[in-house]
Amino acid sequence: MSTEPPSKNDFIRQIIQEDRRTGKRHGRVQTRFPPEPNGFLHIGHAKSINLNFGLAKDFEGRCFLRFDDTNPATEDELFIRSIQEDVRWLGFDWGVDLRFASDYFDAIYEHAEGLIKAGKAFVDDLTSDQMRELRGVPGVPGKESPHRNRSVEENLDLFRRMKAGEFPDGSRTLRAKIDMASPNFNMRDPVLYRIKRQPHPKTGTKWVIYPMYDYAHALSDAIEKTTHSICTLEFEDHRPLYDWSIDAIPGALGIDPAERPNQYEFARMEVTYLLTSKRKLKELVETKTVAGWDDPRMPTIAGMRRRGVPAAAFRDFCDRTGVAKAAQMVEIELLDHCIREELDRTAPRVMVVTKPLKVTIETIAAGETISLEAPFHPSNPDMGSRKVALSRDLVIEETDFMMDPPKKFFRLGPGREVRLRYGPIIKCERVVTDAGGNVVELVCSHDPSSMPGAGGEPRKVKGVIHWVSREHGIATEVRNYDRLFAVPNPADVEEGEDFKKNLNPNSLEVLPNALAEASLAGSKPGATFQFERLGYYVVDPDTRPDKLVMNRTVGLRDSWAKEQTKD
RNA sequence: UGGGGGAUCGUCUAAUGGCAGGACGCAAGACUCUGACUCUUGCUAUCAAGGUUCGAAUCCUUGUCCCCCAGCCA
Repeated sequence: MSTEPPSKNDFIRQIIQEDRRTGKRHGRVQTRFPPEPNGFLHIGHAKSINLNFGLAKDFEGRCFLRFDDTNPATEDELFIRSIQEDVRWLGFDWGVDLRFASDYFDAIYEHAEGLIKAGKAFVDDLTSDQMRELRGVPGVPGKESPHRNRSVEENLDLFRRMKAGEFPDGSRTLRAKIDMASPNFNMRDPVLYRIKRQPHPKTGTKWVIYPMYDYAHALSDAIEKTTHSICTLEFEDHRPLYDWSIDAIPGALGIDPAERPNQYEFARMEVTYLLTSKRKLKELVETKTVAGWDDPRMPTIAGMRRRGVPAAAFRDFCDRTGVAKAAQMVEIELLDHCIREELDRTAPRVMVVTKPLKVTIETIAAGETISLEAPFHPSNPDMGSRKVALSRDLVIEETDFMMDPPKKFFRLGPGREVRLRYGPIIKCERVVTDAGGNVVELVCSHDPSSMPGAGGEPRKVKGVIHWVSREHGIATEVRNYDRLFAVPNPADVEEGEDFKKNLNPNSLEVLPNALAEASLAGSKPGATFQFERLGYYVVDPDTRPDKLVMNRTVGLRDSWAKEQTKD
């Protein structure tokens, strides 16, 4: 990378530095990435992954991948697999530290009994509606449940019978006994356990009661000996409950007060033109607006991977946007920049004509093939080179010819000259049109002395265009992807309006008749290239032996396009 | 109208009482067998008003605006 990455000194790192300076937890740093396995990971999760695993790396600690699988109603094995794949693909390794909150269900249950014995939790018979009623509203204290003062014995008996499956779903809960008058709703006797007869991906039918997030998450952190528990801003209000859960029974679960975790919150990252709402992404998939969770237009890790975004670009983007507490709405242009910067370094250059226009070089004999040497990268000779075949019969990009070009158009027009990339200068002698007046073929001559290595007088022409020999090229389908949404903030709609009205109708352009140079034959899905003068592309898994399928990751910057919009 | 957070170029971020800096973006130019890359130059900011101080983005006071919270979701 040409520029030095900014040295990271965000507020979380400052806290850790301070903890180490004071010898807190013997300087140990342990984090975790705690996804719920109920959907695909998206770019917002990438930020958290990059932070948590990055911290572990920078401070020589550990980072656990822990699934917070406390709600089997929405969770699925499919997501457990895809999430692991995505984290690994992003370049992070949890080593032996793969965990599930469900690994701790026994310990959490025991802890809950401990809470009851300490008089800090009770079994409630209220329905959720009744509970909401008593919870109160902002500025008004809630009211205590009529069951709040049951005896320890009765609570213990009821809780054990909840576990044994004696009561129907939703009929009873275990609640913490904290403070119904707290201005913080999370502290108004929050529910700790609910009854839910739902097979669990990991524990099957062993449990009919499941712990709630706040409780299970805090205990899981403490059990794993997490040091810095990092989450997003909306959990700031939950921190008192996090602390309460860990501290309610001193010494429980072997937790050393000097080693207990602390929660820190940072701002979520939103990106313009993208959505990170799980619900909305799911809707796009279910309404078949996109082809699936890994549609290249999706802001999911899987989608962007299929789009051809390199993992290194993702990490760079997360680093560059930083970690702070003010809401982030990052411009997608920065992501595009990170992608281009990475791909400029790493992607081999090739020539592909996406919208072919037939060109005949009448000064080359039919059947003659001229082999030209073309480096794979303009500034990195280590990437080597390949031969490209030039012949009489070519295609060029439709947009590289204009019948009546404006002054600043450097490409082909009647009587104009242009250089074929890595090849000779050609001149457009005649234009062939069909009955409808459409340009169907260009007849050109070439200047043999302008051939690379021909030793002729060096001639300069302003325009250089890419091309492919028709007989040597291979059939290719090009999928030009663009932004899925047409507006910077697609989630921002009037009450009652559908966010899908913000979709970009031109987010996918399929070009089935593209022609790629022969060197692309046999390319494997995931391989990235720069199509010269066009953009960065990746081989799609839909590729078949007789047809290459290429997805556009991002276009090259295009100052000609900008010039055109000036008028 | 309760509680919890947050406000620095258009966007993201730095500064930790001592020159408001960087990146993206945008503009102009140079270079170029990619109208790419690269390079040069330029553009624009401390929410407001008071106060403390030799000196304030930073400390204090009072406002303003924005975000989150009333799931048996996470």
